[in-house]
Amino acid sequence: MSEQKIRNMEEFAAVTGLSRPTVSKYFNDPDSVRSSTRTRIEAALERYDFRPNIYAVNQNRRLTKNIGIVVPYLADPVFAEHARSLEILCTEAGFRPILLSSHGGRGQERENLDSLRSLKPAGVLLAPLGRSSDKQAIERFCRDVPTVLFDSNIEGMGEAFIGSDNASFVNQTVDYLCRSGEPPCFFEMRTPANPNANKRRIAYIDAMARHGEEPVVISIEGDGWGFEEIGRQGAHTAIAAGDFKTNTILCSNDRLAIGVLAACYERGLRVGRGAGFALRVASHDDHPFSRFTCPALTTAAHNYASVAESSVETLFELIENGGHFRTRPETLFPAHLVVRASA
Amino acid sequence: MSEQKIRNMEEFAAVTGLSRPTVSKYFNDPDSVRSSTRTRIEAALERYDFRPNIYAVNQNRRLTKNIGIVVPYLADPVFAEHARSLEILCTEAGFRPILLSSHGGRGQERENLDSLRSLKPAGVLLAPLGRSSDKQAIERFCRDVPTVLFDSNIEGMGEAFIGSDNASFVNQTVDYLCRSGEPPCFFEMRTPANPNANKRRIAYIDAMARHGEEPVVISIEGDGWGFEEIGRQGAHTAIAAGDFKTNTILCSNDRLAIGVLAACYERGLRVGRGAGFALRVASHDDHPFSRFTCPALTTAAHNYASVAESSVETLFELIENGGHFRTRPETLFPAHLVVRASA
DNA sequence: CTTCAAAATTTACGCGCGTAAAAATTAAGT
DNA sequence: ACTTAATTTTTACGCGCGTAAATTTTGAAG
Repeated sequence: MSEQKIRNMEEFAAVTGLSRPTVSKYFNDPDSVRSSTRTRIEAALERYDFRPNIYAVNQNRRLTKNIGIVVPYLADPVFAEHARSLEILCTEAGFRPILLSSHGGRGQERENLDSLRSLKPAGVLLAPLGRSSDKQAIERFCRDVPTVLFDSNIEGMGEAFIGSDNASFVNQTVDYLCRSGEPPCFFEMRTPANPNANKRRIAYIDAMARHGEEPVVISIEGDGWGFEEIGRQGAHTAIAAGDFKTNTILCSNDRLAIGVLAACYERGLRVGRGAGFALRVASHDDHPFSRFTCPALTTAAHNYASVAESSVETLFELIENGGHFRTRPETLFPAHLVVRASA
Repeated sequence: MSEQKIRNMEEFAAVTGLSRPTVSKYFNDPDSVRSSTRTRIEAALERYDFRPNIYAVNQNRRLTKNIGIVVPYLADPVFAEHARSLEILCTEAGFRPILLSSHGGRGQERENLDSLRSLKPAGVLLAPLGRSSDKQAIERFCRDVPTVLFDSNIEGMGEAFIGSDNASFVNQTVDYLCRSGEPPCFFEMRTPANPNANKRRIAYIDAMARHGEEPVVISIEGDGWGFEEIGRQGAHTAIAAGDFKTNTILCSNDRLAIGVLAACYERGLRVGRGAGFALRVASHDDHPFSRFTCPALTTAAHNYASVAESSVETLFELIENGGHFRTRPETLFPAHLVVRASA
């Protein structure tokens, strides 16, 4: 395999019989050198497996081939899923994804942005924390680095936003629930971390109005990212207090719903549709685990693939465009309803 | 705040009235300069918020302050949890964690290692895929980069291993199940990705022997990382075939158990202990969601915090030690049993 | 006020590569 | 074969910083 250790591009160029800058050109764009040259370089690569020093390369490029991916909480499977799709798409396009989680914390999000800034990324895909984001810090960051927001929108920040159409999510679940049984009560956190939650509440109220039904919103207390536990405790309280005016609960998101299902189970309330069931529970997001809850969760599914593809494509356009768009496009993908056993 | 743009350390040194190398020393170790000097630099930092160019810094350091963290599958909440703890500990110690997921694929794991190698990290925390890892690639990597393996052990690779004591996990669940009801059947994948699974089966057989019970191992088919679905289908098949000789199922890991619970629910089998329940289901790992399954899962919990702390500490020792240990320490943490409603 | 070793600072050089400008090569058309 | 423009390769310089070696400063003891 390797005959001797190649220490740098100079030495590598020597064994190819070419000059270093020619080899450098090859690494920046293999098609920019004559095909005979390319062949010689690639033959040498087989024998010596040399790779240019990343740090030296990036020091001299104004922009690197790095793409930052920032998610608010990586231990949330929804974001793990997003991150996975985005990473793969970036890699396929020849970029190096750099995945950072804000771990639910404002300080960490700021640090992630600072850290990214000094990495001179070609672009950044940012899913902000939302309510607890440091808006000023994000705004400053977006001025310096081409940034596309995804998942949760903050008005005016970044050059574009790609996310899910919350109204579509809620309309589909509300419509389905209304036509298949009692109208739903809406179950949410009072101070949600994520701005999507507010849009979902509003969409719920609208949708109920369209159906001529009285909206019932149960807003529970709770902080942080332990949504399942928050949902569980909130459900216990709400059920005990008789807050649910109908037999149908529509949760703001699946993680809350998972907590609600746990609470129902603990109280001996059977969840499902039809005779013999005490409650129906539905939700939004199609969390990877929602297929396996007991009962399996009826939910409105993100089009994960489309959000990821569109985010990445938009970012590439943005990069080619020099980092700025004339207008700030907002692309929203509709949900598709996944009817399972819970409602 | 900032008066003018500082472009490099030279300019920053100028505004402090010091020479660049002195400032450089400060950034490498603030305590290595006189306190009056330190004060001047820090005062200037307030005004100009300058940060050394990462690429130039790392080009000239033989080793960087980067620490690679490689997990086999980040969308698995168990690894997301591990990654989160490790990242935080690395950051606290002044290192820059670089998180990479192998997405369950041999090729991606290899690429991650290649990519890390060229980042010249001070050290790497590697949780290998296991069975499908490219052993040779890992071995070569470990020769070049100080590496500590965690979670799943590959004999002889890396300078140390930190993980969980599978025997302790299984002993505790088997002991508990045997003394509280019928002895458990063991439910696993026939070709598990992870070497821990094999150790758990062996430990199960040993434990059953100690209790004077006949072991029953149900090994189901399935490939990839969709354990819940594999467990669900496998459970349906096994239940239909009457493979479970007792009313108690011990799953190799929680994700399989989640699938088993789903299958039981779909078949109308009530899971739990005591009268009126058809089956008991227990498992291992204390998956972040196992608290919220219906019923909540009885399981043996990883000591996530200790594994993370020990991994990081071991890696730091390794780094200080110049990248090699005389012997290859293997540190195993015992489980603690978490009894919930499922068994 | 000296002396002198220790600590801090500066000088000087090199790291590995990108890239503009200069030089050489190539290929097409006479 | 000869000119010429397009393409490819080479020359030459700079990026921002680490760091060894040389120099200066510091501060305590005499």
